[in-house]
Amino acid sequence: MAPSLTNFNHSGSPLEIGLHHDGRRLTPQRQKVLNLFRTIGAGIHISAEEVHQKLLEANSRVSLATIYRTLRLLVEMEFLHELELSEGGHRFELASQDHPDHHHLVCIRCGRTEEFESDQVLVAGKNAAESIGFKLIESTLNVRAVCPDCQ
Amino acid sequence: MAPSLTNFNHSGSPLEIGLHHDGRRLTPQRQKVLNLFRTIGAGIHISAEEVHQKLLEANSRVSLATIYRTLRLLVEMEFLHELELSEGGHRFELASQDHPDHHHLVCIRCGRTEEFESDQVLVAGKNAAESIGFKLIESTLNVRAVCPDCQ
DNA sequence: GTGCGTGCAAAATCTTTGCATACGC
DNA sequence: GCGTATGCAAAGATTTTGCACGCAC
Repeated sequence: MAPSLTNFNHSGSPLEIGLHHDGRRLTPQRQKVLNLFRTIGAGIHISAEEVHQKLLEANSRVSLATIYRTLRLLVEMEFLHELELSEGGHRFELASQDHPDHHHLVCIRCGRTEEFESDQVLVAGKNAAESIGFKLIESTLNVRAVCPDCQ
Repeated sequence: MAPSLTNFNHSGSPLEIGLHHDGRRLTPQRQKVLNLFRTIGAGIHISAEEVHQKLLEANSRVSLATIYRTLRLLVEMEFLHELELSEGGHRFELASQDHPDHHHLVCIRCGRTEEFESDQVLVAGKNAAESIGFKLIESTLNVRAVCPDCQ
């Protein structure tokens, strides 16, 4: 019988192709981590520890060491973005095709975070990059602001 | 005899005023840390450990614990910005008045970093903030790109 | 003098790594 | 079967914290 896998990363997926290109392997753990990010959607950022917890909740036990290794791999392959919002540690989020350049608006008092997109920002970043010969990959604007509740 | 202090943070400085406003104190350690950032200039980002080293080189011994505490304080007071460039740990840079909104262009291969400014980005961030009732403080655009040497 | 800030050292976190085993290719 | 990836546990790095003393106000 044919396998009934429904995950996103099967045969011919960008993940598989990218891995094989470098002699690497498509493992269940790598699929699970990337699928988790795809399930929670673009623009949500979680830490390595949170990835571990969420996989456990989904009955997928992946060691924390493997999660760290996988996160580094996926960032290197540009499937994920690594970012930092002042407190705590590193966070990761899906580098979605639908969401190539999105931005963060963070309230400096309560930490509330909103996401937005802006072609204007995209263009400005691209212009700046090209003016000194850089080739744009992506950009993220972090706006520090005060939200209505905290004003 | 009159004191011949030449540091930036003496009597009536923004640092002193900000501290006193909250019942906090202007200490030599806090002055040294902020002066270090002012000496190296805006747009240069260094880690807590680097702050420690540079102060030692300048014959100013400040404990690492105090540096961590002071960095958090200065970020909270908005004298410094905290940022992250994928590898390693947190970095800090001066939040200069001359340089209210400046941006980073980082080569994802060699790590080379360039700075730039853009009114276009400023306006876009401001618009986005105001559209949901946030009051803009400042914004930083991080552009991931590939520099000419690495292409 | 009062009480915040510092230094020290220990603790708590967070992240990486060595090694034997498991498994994708 | 070969060689990469995993899991575990220990090591390493980074950041925070408790406490006694010192100093800014």
